[in-house]
Amino acid sequence: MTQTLNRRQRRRRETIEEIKDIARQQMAEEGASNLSLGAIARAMGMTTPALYRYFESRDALVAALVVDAYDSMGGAMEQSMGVLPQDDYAGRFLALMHAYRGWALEHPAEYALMYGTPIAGADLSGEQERFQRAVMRSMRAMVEVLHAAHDAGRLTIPNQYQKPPAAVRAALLWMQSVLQDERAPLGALALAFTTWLRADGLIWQELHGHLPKTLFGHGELYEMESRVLAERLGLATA
Amino acid sequence: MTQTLNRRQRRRRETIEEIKDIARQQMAEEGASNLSLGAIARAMGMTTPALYRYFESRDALVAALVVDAYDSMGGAMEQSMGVLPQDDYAGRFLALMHAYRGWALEHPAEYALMYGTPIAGADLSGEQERFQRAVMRSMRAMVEVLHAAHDAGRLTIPNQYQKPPAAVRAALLWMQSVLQDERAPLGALALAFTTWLRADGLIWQELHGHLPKTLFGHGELYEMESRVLAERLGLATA
DNA sequence: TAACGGTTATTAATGGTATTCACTTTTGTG
DNA sequence: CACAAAAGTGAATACCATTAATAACCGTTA
Repeated sequence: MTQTLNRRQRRRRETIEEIKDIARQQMAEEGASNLSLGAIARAMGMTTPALYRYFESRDALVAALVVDAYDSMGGAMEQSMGVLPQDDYAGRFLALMHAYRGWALEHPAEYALMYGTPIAGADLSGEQERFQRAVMRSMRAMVEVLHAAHDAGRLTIPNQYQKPPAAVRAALLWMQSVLQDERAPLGALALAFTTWLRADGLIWQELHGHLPKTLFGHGELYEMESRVLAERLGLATA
Repeated sequence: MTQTLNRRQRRRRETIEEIKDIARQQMAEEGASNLSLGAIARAMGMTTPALYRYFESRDALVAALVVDAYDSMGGAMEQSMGVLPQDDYAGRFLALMHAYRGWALEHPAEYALMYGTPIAGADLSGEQERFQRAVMRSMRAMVEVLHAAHDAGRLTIPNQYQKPPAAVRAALLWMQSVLQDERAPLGALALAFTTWLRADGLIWQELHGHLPKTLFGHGELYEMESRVLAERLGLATA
C-alpha cells in the first residue's frame, strides 16, 4: 500500500517536474515575465485549470522555480571549484566569480526570477524563509573560501568590518546559524556578502541594464573587477 | 493662432503629466508590475482607450516613466552635494552615495522600473538610446566628483583599471563622449561606473532581495560599505 | 452667429490573462 | 469487478491591453 501511494506520488512528482521544465523552457524563450499558465498547459497537452492540481497559483509555481534556481546556481558554483587545491584561495575565488556570471548568462530568465522585480503581486509572505535559506545555500561556497582564507591568515578585512553596527552584527550571526558554520568569522561573512552583492550588480546590469552591452565586453569588465576584488581581499598571490 | 495651438498643447502636456503622476502614485501603492491602464483611466475619470491619445501603448508610458525616473534621480544626486566645498571629495562622494540610496528608498517603484526586470514584453529597441543617455545623465555627478579628485591627485586607480581590455576601453570612450567630458580620465570613468554598480547591487537587494531586511540595518550596511569605498578610492581624509 | 476641422473621448469588440467551480473521466487498488 | 481518490475538462468570472468606429467638444473662421 505504500507501494501504491508511492506510485501515484511518483507520477505526481514527475508531472510537477515536467511543468517546471516546460516553464523554464518557456521563460528562456519568452522571458521570465511572459510566463503563462495557458502556454504551459498547451505545451503539455492539457487544459489550464489542470495545472492547479499541482500548483496553488501562478505565484506558487514561480516561487518553486525561484528556489530551484538558487539551488541550481549554488550547485554550479560548488562544482566550479572542482579540482583546485584547498589552499588556492585566489583561484577558488575567481572560479566562483566566473561560475556565478556563467550561470547567470546561461540561465538569464531564472536569474531574472531570483534578482529581478518580484513577479506581479507575488505574495510570498509564506515563502520568505524558504527563499532566505535558498539564498544562503547559494552563498555557502563563497563563505567557505573566505573562511578558509581567513584561517590561513590570507584574508584582508577592512577596518569598518571589524566593528560593524549592532544591526549588521546581528544579521551576520543569523547568517552563521543558517549556514551552520558557527566558526565562520563575522568579517569573512560580511565580505562574502558584500562581494556577492557587487558581482550581482555587475551581472544584472550586463544582462538587463539600460546601458550598451559593449560596456561589459565579453565578460572582460567582470573579470577585471573580479581580479580587483581578489586583490583587495588579500587573496591574490601576484 | 499660435495662441490656440499653445493652449491645446499646454492642456495636452498637463494631461500627460497627470497620467504619469497617477501612474507613479499607482505604482507606489500596487507595485511597478501592477501598473494598469484601466486603473489609471478610472482614477482620472476617463475610459481606458482615451489614454492612447497620449501614449502609444502601455510600454510607451513605462518608457516615459523610466526616463523621468533617471532624471529625477540624477537631480536628487546633484542637489545632494549642495554646499559642500568643491575639494571635499570624500564628503561629496558620501553625499552622493547617501542620496542614491535615499532616492531609491523614497521611490521604490520607480527604482524597480529602472533596474528591475524589463516590464513584460516591453520592446524598447527604439528607446534604447534615450535610456542610455538618461542613465549617463544620472551618473554625471559621480563622474564629476571622481574627475575632480583625480585632477587633485586624490584618486587611487587600481592597476587593473590602468590598462583595460580593448572592449572596455572603447566603452569608456563612449561614456566620455556622451557625458561631453572629454578630459575625464578613463580610470575615473571606470571607477565611477563600477562604484555605481556596487551601490546598485546593495540597494537592490535591500529593496527587493530575498534576504531578511535586518541584514541591511537602517542603511548601516550601506553606510559602512560607502566608507570602505571612499577609502579604497583614496578619497577618505581620515 | 453658424458651420467646419481637428482633437479628444466613448462604446463595442477581440483576444489574452489567471482563477474558481461543478462535473466527468481516468487510474490504481481493495 | 467495483469503488474512491486523483486528475482533467468545460464553462464562467473578472481582469488586462489594444483596435476600430463613432460621437462630443472646442476653438476658429466664414
